[in-house]
Parts: sequence; C-alpha cells; structure tokens
Amino acid sequence: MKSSPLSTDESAREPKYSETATRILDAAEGLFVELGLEATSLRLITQQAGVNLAAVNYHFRSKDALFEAVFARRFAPWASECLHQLDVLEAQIARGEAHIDVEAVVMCYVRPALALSKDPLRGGAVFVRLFSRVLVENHRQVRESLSRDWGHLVSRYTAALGRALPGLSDEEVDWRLHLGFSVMFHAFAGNDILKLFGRSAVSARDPDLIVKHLVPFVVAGIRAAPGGRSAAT
Amino acid sequence: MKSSPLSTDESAREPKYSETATRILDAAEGLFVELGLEATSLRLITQQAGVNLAAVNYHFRSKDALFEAVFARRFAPWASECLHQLDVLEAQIARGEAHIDVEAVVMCYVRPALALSKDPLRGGAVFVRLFSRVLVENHRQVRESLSRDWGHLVSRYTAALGRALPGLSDEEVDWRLHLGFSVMFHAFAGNDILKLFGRSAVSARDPDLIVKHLVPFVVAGIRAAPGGRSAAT
DNA sequence: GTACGTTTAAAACAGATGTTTGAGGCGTGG
DNA sequence: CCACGCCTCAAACATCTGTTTTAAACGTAC
Repeated sequence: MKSSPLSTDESAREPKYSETATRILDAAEGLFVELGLEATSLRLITQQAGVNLAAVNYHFRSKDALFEAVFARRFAPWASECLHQLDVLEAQIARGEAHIDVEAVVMCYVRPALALSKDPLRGGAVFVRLFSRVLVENHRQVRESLSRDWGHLVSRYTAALGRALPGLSDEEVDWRLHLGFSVMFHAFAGNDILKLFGRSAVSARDPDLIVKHLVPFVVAGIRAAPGGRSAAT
Repeated sequence: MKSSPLSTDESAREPKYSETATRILDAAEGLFVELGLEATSLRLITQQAGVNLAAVNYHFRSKDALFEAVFARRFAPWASECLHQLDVLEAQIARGEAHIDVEAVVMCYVRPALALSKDPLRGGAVFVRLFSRVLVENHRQVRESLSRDWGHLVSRYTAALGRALPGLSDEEVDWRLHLGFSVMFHAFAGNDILKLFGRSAVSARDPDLIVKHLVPFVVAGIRAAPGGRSAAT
C-alpha cells in the first residue's frame, strides 16, 4: 500500500498558505511546543524560518493569531480523521460486521493519534505535544475556536462508548471517557511523569510501543467495575 | 480530629520565609499556575502581593529562583508524605497486617494528593496544577533540582508496585506505573480534556468525587493483562 | 544618641518584546 | 511603457521585561 488509508491526499489540502507563511508555521510550531507561547519571540521564529520579521504580522494578523493558525492547521485534519474512524466503526456495527466494543472505540482514537505521531508531514508527535500544552495552559482564543469541533468529537465518542458500556450511567461514561482520553492523550504527547527521573524505560518514544502498553491499560480501566465506596477508606 | 493525620504541624515548618517573602510566594504561586512562568511579570506579582518590586530580587535572587522556591515550598512536604505512606504500608505488610495489593500502592499516592487538594494551607489544588505545568513545559532548573527527590520517590513506588504485580517484567511495571501516575496526576490537576467542551460532568472539581471514579479506573488499568499483539490490528 | 544590619521605597537601567511604518522589489495585465 | 496588487525588507515605534541602584525608614545593641 503506497498511500496510507488514513491520509486523504495531504498535498491538495494545504495550498491555503504561501511558502513563506508555511515556513513561518513550521518554525513556529516547533518553537511553540518547545518553549511555549510566551517564551517564543517572533524574532526567533522568523530567524529560524529565514523570513523577515514583519512577514508574520503581514501573513497572520498577530502573534496570537499565528498561534491559532499553527494549531488549526493540524487539528482540523486530525479531528476529521477521528470522525471518519467512528463512522466506519458504526457502519460496520450497523451491518453486523463488528461488535460494539470498548476496545474498538478506543482504537478509533488511537489509530489517528498513532498515524499522526508517525507522519512528520502532518506535524508528527510535535503537534500532540502542542495540543497537550494548549490543554494545561488554557489559551482563551484556541479554546474558543476549538470548542465547537471538539465538542462534536467528544459527543460522538461519548455516544459510541455509552453503547459499548450498557448499564453505566451517563456520568460514569463521561468519567471513563475523560480518564481514558487523558491517559492516551498524555501518553502520546510523551508527558512522562516518571521520565523526570530519567531511568524509566518509558522514555522510549516509539509510537507502536506506546500503543502496545497503552491500549490494554485504557480498555481495562474503562471496563472497570464502578467504585462504590467513598474516598477515605 | 482537629489535626489531620496527614499533616505534621504546618505552622512550624514554614518560618523560613519572612512575611513579605511569604506574601510574594503566595501571589506568585497563584499567578504562575494561572498564566505560566513567562507570562507572569514580577510587577504583577508584587502588585498583587502588596509589596515593592525590588523585594522579590532581595528575598529571592531572581525570577527563576523565585519560581523554584514557589515549587519547592510545596513539593518537599508532599513528597515526604508520599514516602511516609509507603513506609506505613510496607511496615503493615512486614507485620502481616496487610496484603501487598495494587490498590494499596495506588492509595499511597492518592491519599497525599487528596489531602493536598483539600488543604488550602498547603497550596491546595493550585499546586497540583502548577506541578502539571512544570511537567509539560519542562523548566530546566526545576527539573534538575527535583530529579533526585523525585527519582527516589519513583523508585519506591516502582518497587512496591513490582511486588504487587509478580510475574510482570520490570518494563511492564514501569509502564503501568507511568500510565497510572499519568491519569491520577492529570485528574487531580483538573486537566480535563473533555472540559474544553464544557458540558462534561467531570468539570466538577470535588476531590472526593475524583477519587471515587479515578481509583477503580487506575487499579483496573494497572492490573490489566499485558497486551501481546502489536499496534496495527 | 549613634552606629549597624535589615528591610522597604522610588527611580532608573539596558535590553527585548509585539507591532507598525514607509519604501522598495517583483511579476502580471493593460 | 505604465500601473497595479502582492509581497519583502530594514528601521523605528512605544511598551514592557528583569534587574540594579540609590536613598530612606525601621528596629536593635552599644
């Protein structure tokens, strides 16, 4: 197979930006994820992109708008890929070709994330890290510009997972999805809590290895019996 | 009970700092977690603390040193509390009073985090969020000043969990600990991926509620059967 | 009272930041 | 040839940054 089934002709979707604008986006993406929004100066970006300083204010309106553009460029195709995975799964279920299963729903998230991590043309693992930055440092603009698409995606996953977990209340399903997504998300982003120490074997960033250890963990967690008793035991 | 069993007389451990220094630390802590290190100016800190600008460079050496102090003030007692929990558990096991159990190990992490989240005197949930920020935006200095203590803590948890999971390879144990800590950490920090959308019931920040849903998830995930097959299924 | 170390006050420092300006270059269509 | 939009360039803009400096107030011990 020469063309990945996950990609829908990347070269044709991205002529929105001129060459200099793309150079700026690429440089900014790497620097934003490495240093953060505030710590990355426009002069550093333009210097690394090999363009003039004023170019960023010409092509994008401001530094904040640039950040939003950097994020949106990667997010849109990824989100649509997630939706596509859910469509395929639900079509298979409707035709009786597949069972509604927790693991199947999880894989609808894992596969796009895995493909993203392996494809440098779409930002690779860098974008996932950028996404995680946006999450903890919550930038207003990005959150607002995302909330609609993201909300749609979440409700789709919630519905699918709810069908795979009959007998669980909506609140339980929300929590399972929240916790499951949280692990997967930060695992792909490489936010290893243990790696601060360094000797962890986890620091290996091989996406396939991540999936191998991640999926059983998440599936088992989502399938867990609800906790009845309170916290202070 | 008037004094929490988790706290060891907070009032006596913290006279290291003068009153103005403490005011600076408190203001800086809130602003750092809200805006980030780079986006928080010293003028904003001193203004909110009601002290003079030069005071921060007098009491602490520099802005970076201030950040380190802000972090260290909360981290040290929390880490020692985690170690204490492990000590207690292992002592119980040695005396045959408790089984070595995954949930018991998990609770050694959850209890201090829960106590921290509920105690505003020790930074409350703010510190956990600050911790999560330090994690994704990895500040060199903080990481270096932490790596020793943090490494010690991690190896203690690893050993305890490894004993609770006989038959699993060291690599597997590392992964389980990594994934389990990751969920717990970000759950307490309130880094809800779903909350970007807003309608999630998860956005309720009640620590006890977090624990109720979190612990079964994590325990089941850690106990999961290792995943044999590769990613691309 | 005087000298001393400690803490605070206001001002100034040099440098970096995001943004804007105005002039010029390049290519296309008249 | 000219003219027009698109784009790039170097320079300057005002503002904010962390840090330092200078002076003054405070409490304490001689």
